[in-house]
Amino acid sequence: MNLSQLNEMQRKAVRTTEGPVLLLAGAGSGKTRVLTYRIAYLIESCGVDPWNILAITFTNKAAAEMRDRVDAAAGQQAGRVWVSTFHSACVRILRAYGSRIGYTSSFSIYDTDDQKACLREVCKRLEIDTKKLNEKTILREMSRAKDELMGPEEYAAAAGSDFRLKQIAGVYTEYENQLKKNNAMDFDDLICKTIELFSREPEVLESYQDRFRYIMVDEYQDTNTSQFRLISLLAGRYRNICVVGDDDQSIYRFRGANIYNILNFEKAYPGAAVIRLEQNYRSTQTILDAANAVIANNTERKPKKLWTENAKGDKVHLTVYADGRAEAGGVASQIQSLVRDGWTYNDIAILYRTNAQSRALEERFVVEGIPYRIFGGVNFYARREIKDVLAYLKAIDNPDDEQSVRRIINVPRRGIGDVTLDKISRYAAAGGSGLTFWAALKKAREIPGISARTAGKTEEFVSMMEFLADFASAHSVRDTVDMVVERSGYLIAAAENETKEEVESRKENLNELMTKAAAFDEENSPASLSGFLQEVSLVADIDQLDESAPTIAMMTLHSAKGLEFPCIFITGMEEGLFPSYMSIVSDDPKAVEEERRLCYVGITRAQKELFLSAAKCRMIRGETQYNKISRFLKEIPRELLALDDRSDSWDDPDLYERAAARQNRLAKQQEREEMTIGKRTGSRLLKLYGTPLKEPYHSSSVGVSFEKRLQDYRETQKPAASSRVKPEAAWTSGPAFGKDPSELTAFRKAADGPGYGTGDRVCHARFGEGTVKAVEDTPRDYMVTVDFDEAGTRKMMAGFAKLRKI
DNA sequence: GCCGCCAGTATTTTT
DNA sequence: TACTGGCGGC
Repeated sequence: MNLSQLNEMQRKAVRTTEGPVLLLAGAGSGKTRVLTYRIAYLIESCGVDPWNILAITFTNKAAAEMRDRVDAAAGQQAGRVWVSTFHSACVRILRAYGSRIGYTSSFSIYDTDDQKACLREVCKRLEIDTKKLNEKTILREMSRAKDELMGPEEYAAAAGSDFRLKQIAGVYTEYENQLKKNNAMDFDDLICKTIELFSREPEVLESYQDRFRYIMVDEYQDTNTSQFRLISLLAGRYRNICVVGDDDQSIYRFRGANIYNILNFEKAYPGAAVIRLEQNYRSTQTILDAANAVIANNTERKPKKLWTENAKGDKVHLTVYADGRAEAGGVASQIQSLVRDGWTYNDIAILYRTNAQSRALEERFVVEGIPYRIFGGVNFYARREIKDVLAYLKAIDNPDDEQSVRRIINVPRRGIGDVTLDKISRYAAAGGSGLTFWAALKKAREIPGISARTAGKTEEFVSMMEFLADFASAHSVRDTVDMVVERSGYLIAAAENETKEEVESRKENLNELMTKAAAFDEENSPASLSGFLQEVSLVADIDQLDESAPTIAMMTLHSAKGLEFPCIFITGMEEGLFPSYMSIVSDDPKAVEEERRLCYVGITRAQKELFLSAAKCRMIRGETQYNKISRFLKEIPRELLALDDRSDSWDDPDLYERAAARQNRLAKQQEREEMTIGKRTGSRLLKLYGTPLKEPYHSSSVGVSFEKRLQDYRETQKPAASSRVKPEAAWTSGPAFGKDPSELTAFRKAADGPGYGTGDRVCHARFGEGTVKAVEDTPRDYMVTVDFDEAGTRKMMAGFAKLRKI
């Protein structure tokens, strides 16, 4: 096989196929390329059956990219290589063998919300006061325990006599029981239940060990203990395990990633080959120098130094703004000038520490007409209507899933409230592990304390669900989704209580879900509902990044890992924001190191141009904060930086410090005054640093009040009134609607029919022209069946469809 | 059982 | 600022 396109180290990595290999791949060093070549090399030059190769990534996106590249490099055979994320690999194994540890193949997967809901139930049952023992703490502890492969018994044993820990152990035990009863697993379970399966059923493990003779793991620095264990188990027989990672890019320790997996790989696998990829092909020399300079301040890392043969390139652009609003404006104008220079919008990405920072930028971009897309924030699958409909589907597919049944039993309102649900829940719990919530629900009439009237309602619900389950067993996933929406009356109820826009956006999202269902139907035959739900549960927003869209990309620094763009902006480089307040005040001095790695990840996303910015003050959570510039900026050698002329009074490099000192004196004085009159002083942050900048820079002086000057200043900065468009408007592109009830009248059912009848030709905004096949009279609206010329036959509510007779 | 108000709370989050 | 959950009134 021709490896001439690779450098020496890369070739070595490709050719070292046998035994354990640790590949330390710096940012932009072509690790995906190496992995792809390695797979192709194994197949072509070593005669390995692709069936025997497993490549594990963390994100679906990375898996898809790897899939494409392997397909391209290794030809027809490549399809048989198993390329997958940790979680979807486990789902696949558990679907096949989960019955051995007591799950059916249609087990539900619980996301954080489901987990929380379930936990709340458990706490209620155990009469645990969640004010004293906070839910988040419990979730964090349980997740940590699972990451470390501690079951409830081990956890209880380790708790010893500590009251809180013992309490948590009790909750953990009960939570596990509940999930088991629900035939459900949370994300952590997917990994540990697979391990449990392997240890309980050695022949299952052996069959996989035998299959996966060559295993590769990407982003190894982010694996946690259980993932490491899983991989070790799989590699147990052949020990051909190649892990690829960069300890400098470990940014998920807060979620349990265990950096020692990479730092101690050589101990776990004595004799492992260690290969370093240090040549960077991505960034300019200058950008790389900046990144190296920053990361050099960390102590806990494997020593390495990235180098490049790339051109020196432009200096790193640094701009310091007066406030967050000015920053948004400055970034916008920098983007416009990049576009004038010939870059396209999709060459550009903006990275920030917290999702909340996207707001200010967004508002500005709407005004300036800069097309943008935001990744992260609310995941598509986390949107309410999507979660609701998915809960219907889960409940249909796996009625034992109490969480999903509870979620939708009263959505839309069916007069089955919490009190009834609690009675059922208690009855089920009293009936032992054999009696699930669903089984109890079916017997509601026998439960003491539930009235005949209420029982009638639950029976109606049960029969609806049974109908839907029947329907699902005989129809495609797409049609099932359609039927669920219709039969549940979901949208009809939404239309009554919500604004036009809200309903429109819900409809749009549901259409999107149907598109995804249809795609799933096409790709899988037979397409099972369980399969669809399990796939959908493992999808994150960043997976949908569409590189071809002519928009700038906006995302958190975390989401940017693994991506690259010619032009990168990192905004909000201020102490307290980045590095975050939490990391600064943390008892763990290493917390800032994780932030620094995050900074390193951010900088190394850039290929050609890097723009860094800070604002002297910004609104955070409705409160204006004055922060110092980030220590990370100071770690970049001055000669690599070019101060942008948009900067707010930065003619002298030390000005900021001197100004800060002056402000500090003023602030302290003010603080003393305030203390004497007993007023609350500054935010916690200000106290922490003792250097509050109480006023904007060039406000010279005495006389006019700070507030007044700040206000004047804001007035001059304020863009046209139209900038105050709500961000959502950017998505829906249309005038914003208020909650004026008259706007809902459009949805009220017309008394004399929808204005068209069977056989009429009609036009729909999205689906085009079609012929009306049927008009059905339902209590709230007319249900119209239209055979569209292009889009096929669809059933819709007349009130929403807004069909025009032609 | 439902609805609305108020108070508390707020990093990052591949799955 | 913006969302969520808990609680009290109907």
